[in-house]
Amino acid sequence: MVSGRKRKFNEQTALQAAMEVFWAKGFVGASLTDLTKSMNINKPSMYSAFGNKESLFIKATQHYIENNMKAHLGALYAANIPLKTRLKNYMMSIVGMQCSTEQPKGCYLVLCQSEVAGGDIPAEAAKLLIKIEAAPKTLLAELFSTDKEAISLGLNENSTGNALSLYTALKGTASMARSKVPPTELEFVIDTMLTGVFNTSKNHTAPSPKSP
Amino acid sequence: MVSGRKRKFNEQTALQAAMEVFWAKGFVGASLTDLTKSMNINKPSMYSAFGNKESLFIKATQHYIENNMKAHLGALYAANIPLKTRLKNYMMSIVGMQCSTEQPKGCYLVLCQSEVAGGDIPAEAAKLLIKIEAAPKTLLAELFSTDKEAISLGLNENSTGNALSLYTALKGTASMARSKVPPTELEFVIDTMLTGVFNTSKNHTAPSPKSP
DNA sequence: TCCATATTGTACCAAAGGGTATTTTTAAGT
DNA sequence: ACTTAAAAATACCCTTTGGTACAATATGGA
Repeated sequence: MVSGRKRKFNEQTALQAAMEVFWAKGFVGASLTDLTKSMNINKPSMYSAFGNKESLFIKATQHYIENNMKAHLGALYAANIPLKTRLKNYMMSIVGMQCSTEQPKGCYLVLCQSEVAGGDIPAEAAKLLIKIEAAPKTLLAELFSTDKEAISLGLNENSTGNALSLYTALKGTASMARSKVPPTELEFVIDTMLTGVFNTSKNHTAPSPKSP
Repeated sequence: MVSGRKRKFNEQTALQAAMEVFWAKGFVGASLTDLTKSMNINKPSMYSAFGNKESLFIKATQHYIENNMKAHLGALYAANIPLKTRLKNYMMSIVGMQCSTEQPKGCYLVLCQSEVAGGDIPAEAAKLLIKIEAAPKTLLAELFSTDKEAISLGLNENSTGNALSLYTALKGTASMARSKVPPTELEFVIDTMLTGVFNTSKNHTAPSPKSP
């Protein structure tokens, strides 16, 4: 270490602030003025610390994954809890975040993912967003195809379909949360989708009683 | 009529073009250059014909409602078709639009609605977007509470909840469609949600057999 | 203490943003 | 043919955008 002036801001705190701006306004909508004002630093500081708008966005997005997505996963693998309950806990944990008053409403990814199609998101950032999109889907699909209870219920027969259903529901609730629909109402939606998943698969799987 | 030069462009065609730009890029992301280029007119023409960016957006949004939303409604009220089928037809009609290759993927409203929370959408436009958001929900809720079959199935017991479930599913599919998930996969999601709605309500309604 | 170095703060840049003033066309009415 | 008026084209306005140069300010090491 060869000396130099000390940094006045905390990198993680600044990243958190940047994340919330992107969350609220999207990549395109978030201006450097918006960002640096929230981060409480000035432009040169931000450029020297994070590179540029795109790499700040990438770091903010990774920060989001680490601090806002991973926490929910525990619920999925809790021991001695029925699958349906685990899924419900997982989903409601996410819905809780979507509806939190501590942060922008909805899901960080919904707005930014939408922007990708518009073509105004730089290549690297777009690639990351697409990669992230896939993660929960494959995760849920894996759960459906490996979990003992899922298998015994036949939910593994269409694990990707079931995963997609749940993930789609979460995307929907994110959208609704942004429009200020309260979590109590969204809980009903989640319940309904879960009922659908568990019933559909039952029908689907049940070997049609060999009619004589 | 007091003469003057003839308009070279068709207002509806131009509006359609503008709509597609807003659809793809959102209100904030769509620049006047993007818009006028797609509309194939120049800025002064656009300003004299439509006012400004905001009122162009409002007109484009109304154009969207007229041309892209109303068409689906027919399926809901078709005679001699079971409720579940009507709902499925309605929803798949919308999913078809969301996945169409003729237009931007997803739903016009999902991106723009998301932008409202960011605070960069002018007041009038925001008000319209919020108003539009409510429409399909109340429409479905009304259907659930008045349709004969819905009543006999007990779906009227929680008509707003059921409406919200379906609407949320459609918001979700819009999001997924934007990420290029094909309609065949989304059909499964819709089926699952419908199964959920019809089963949840059944359980919900069935007066628990008076245990002695 | 003085130097090297890293971070701040201010001022600035070129490009793109939404929006207009002005001129040039084109058409209808007389 | 000539006027009138509406649309189109060009050029321009100011503000904001993402991004930097440069001077001012701290800090640790020698």
